[in-house]
Amino acid sequence: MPELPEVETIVRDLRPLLVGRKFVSVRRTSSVALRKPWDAAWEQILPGQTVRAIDRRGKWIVLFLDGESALVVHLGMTGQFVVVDPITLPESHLHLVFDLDDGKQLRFRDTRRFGSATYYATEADRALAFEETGLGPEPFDLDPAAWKRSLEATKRSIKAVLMDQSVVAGVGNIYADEALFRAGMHPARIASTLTGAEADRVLESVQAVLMRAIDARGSSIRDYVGGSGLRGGFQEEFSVYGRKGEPCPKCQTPIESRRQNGRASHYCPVCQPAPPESQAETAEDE
DNA sequence: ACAGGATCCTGGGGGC
DNA sequence: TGCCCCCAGGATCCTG
Repeated sequence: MPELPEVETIVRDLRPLLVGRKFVSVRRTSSVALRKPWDAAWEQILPGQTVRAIDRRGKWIVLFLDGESALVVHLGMTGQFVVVDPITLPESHLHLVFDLDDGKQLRFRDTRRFGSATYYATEADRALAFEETGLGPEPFDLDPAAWKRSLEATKRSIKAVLMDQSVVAGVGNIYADEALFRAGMHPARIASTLTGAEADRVLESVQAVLMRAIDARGSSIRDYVGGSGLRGGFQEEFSVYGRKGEPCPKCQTPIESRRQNGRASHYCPVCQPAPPESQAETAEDE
């Protein structure tokens, strides 16, 4: 669920609620495994530590704690990371509860358990973890020349490259589709066939779509809520994502959907003309 | 070497 | 109403 705009919204929501707060107690409230193992020792290490800052890196949330230590959270598809009043009844699939020194409670909830929370004692450990996962530059910092080099170097589709976290961090299925629509670029175009102008246009579109989505507090399709429990609003502005069969906002042609790399790609067949290399195939979902 | 598929999970929706 | 199949915002491992 959460891509860059959702994670950014959560971080902005949590910042005034968490910075300066101290963990009073920390406990697991489920016994099922998360994507990365939770170490019970952290329940002794975290209490007493203060949240010094909170930031986002790609789709990762980083709580900077005492010294060099940090708690790094990924929300997977269905994760929620929310500050609530402790009297709020425990939700289903609640995995972690952090009691704060102001009487509030930080909760990590994740239905499908593709998310994780990991404690790193040193900055080097944390940096290594990001390095090992192959975390690339933020989309707003991405050098256009480096972006073009990434496109030239691969036979993958532009959609696959956009969603590759090592090329650009934070873009997922929704915003890849929305950005490609804005750029007038078919998702199956082979990245290395893009002209310089097309590469620029795609990067600019990614940045514009992400910024607009952040302004709208992200997209709530099902599970996503911000750090204070509020839903996002960008789902009301989708041009193509989840709109198969509905009219293209520019030309009224019905939006199409096709499976690509195991994910659905939504696009307008007129505004995003099919590349020659895929015109031969007829692999469209009806 | 690299690209794409399978896999990890649960719940909701559509079809029958 | 109920069951079964498919689908979902992600990342990683395995295979060809």
